[in-house]
Amino acid sequence: CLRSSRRNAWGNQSYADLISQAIENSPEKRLTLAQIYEWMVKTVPYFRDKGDSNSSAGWKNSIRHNLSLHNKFLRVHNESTGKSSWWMLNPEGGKTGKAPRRRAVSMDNSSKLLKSRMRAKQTKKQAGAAGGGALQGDGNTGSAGADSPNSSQQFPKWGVNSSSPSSRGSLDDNDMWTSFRPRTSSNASTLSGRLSPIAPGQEDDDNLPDDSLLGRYTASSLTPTLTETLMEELDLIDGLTLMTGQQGGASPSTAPFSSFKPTAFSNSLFNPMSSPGSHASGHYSTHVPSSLEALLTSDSPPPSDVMMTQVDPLMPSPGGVGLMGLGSPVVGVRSKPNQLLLGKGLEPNKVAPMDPSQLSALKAQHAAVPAVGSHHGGPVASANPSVSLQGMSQFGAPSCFPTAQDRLPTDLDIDMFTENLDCDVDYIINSDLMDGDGIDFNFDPILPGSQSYTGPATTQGSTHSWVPS
DNA sequence: TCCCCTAAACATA
DNA sequence: TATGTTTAGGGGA
Repeated sequence: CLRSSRRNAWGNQSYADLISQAIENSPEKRLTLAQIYEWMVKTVPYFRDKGDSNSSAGWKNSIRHNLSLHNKFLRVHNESTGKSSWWMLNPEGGKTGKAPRRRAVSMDNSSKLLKSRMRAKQTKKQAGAAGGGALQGDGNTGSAGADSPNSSQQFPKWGVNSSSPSSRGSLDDNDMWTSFRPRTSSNASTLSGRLSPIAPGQEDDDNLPDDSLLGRYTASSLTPTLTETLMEELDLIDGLTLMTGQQGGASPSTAPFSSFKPTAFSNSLFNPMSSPGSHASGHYSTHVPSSLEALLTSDSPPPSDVMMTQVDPLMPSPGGVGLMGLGSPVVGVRSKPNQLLLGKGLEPNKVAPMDPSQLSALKAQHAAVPAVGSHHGGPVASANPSVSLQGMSQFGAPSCFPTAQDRLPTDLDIDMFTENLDCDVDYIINSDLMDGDGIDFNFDPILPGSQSYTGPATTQGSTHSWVPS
């Protein structure tokens, strides 16, 4: 529309559009602030001669402002680099700067809520003291921003493209997605040393990035489902060290994470390992969106889901841990449990494999139950939250609780899990979990209601069941 | 009224 | 100092 007349000195694109474009154009779909500046200077004629500190203060300030302001931008902690965070596009589509960034709800309310929250957080921070905002991002930076992963690729939805003259209108749809801002999550990275979706060191590696992204997105997609409440809760639960540990096993880098905050989400999201479809396809770009939406529309997995995603189906022990971790947060378990889990999770191999017969039985049942969430076959399926559930079930089922078997979800490759997880669970439950407050969650693999599990199969079932809400 | 730009105060690392 | 987050004010549609 306005194309003919420029809204801004550099054209009709808003800062948000330019930033989106910069990120999209980056190989990894993520850039640091400095890289964004650089892109601007190199790419946008107007800024070409404004790279110097003197003349750049204003527009750089605007860039930062836009990054923080818009949900469409996710901040991912970039520890590895030791520098500033990675900024990515929110797959979920945050909108471009619209006011209503987050919730579709009435703007007024939503905005107010947001602000109120923000303030609340701040207050806490301040109150807490100088130390810093505990609530927000990891303690680190606060804002959680990043939480989510983002890969730009998906945006097709939101049209992040700068091309659109004004991004304004469109995108609103995504409200759901954006509902929670990654912000908090930004620290997700905290998980491992490397938060960035892409391993810092590896940035070059194409592999991780993409997959990770996918995983993230996926996760993110899931997260949206979380109610704000959950989100908030999560935020509150700073201390949790979720566990991401899971991955740790998988990827060395990720393994330990000392602090993780609300970011838990982000972490999971970003975590390469988590990618659901993991690699199944070179690009998730297409997949993700659809799948995510589908997921969302159909059910939204609770935060737990996200957590779930972290678990790598392939990774036996980690998965178990991951599950535990998930449960804890939701439940309210504090960090402690998680940690414990982590430690214990490490020894997967010990577990005795399930009997073939049992497995077959499980599968049969599984088959009977419609798989909700899982689209893909084996591993991938496991990747889903559902997996986690399964994992849970597995835990219980196998050696510990024979009956549990019946309830196990089908999708998963139970085989994998069962083999690895059996004992651990038991062990964990008995020893560790008991410690946790939240342990209450229904962890019981054996829920009486046979169906309880069915759903599970998909993530949600499980999540819901134990997610406290 | 909404969206965006700009400026600036603050906070944090 | 760089990076982030918020808030506030102004202009255009």
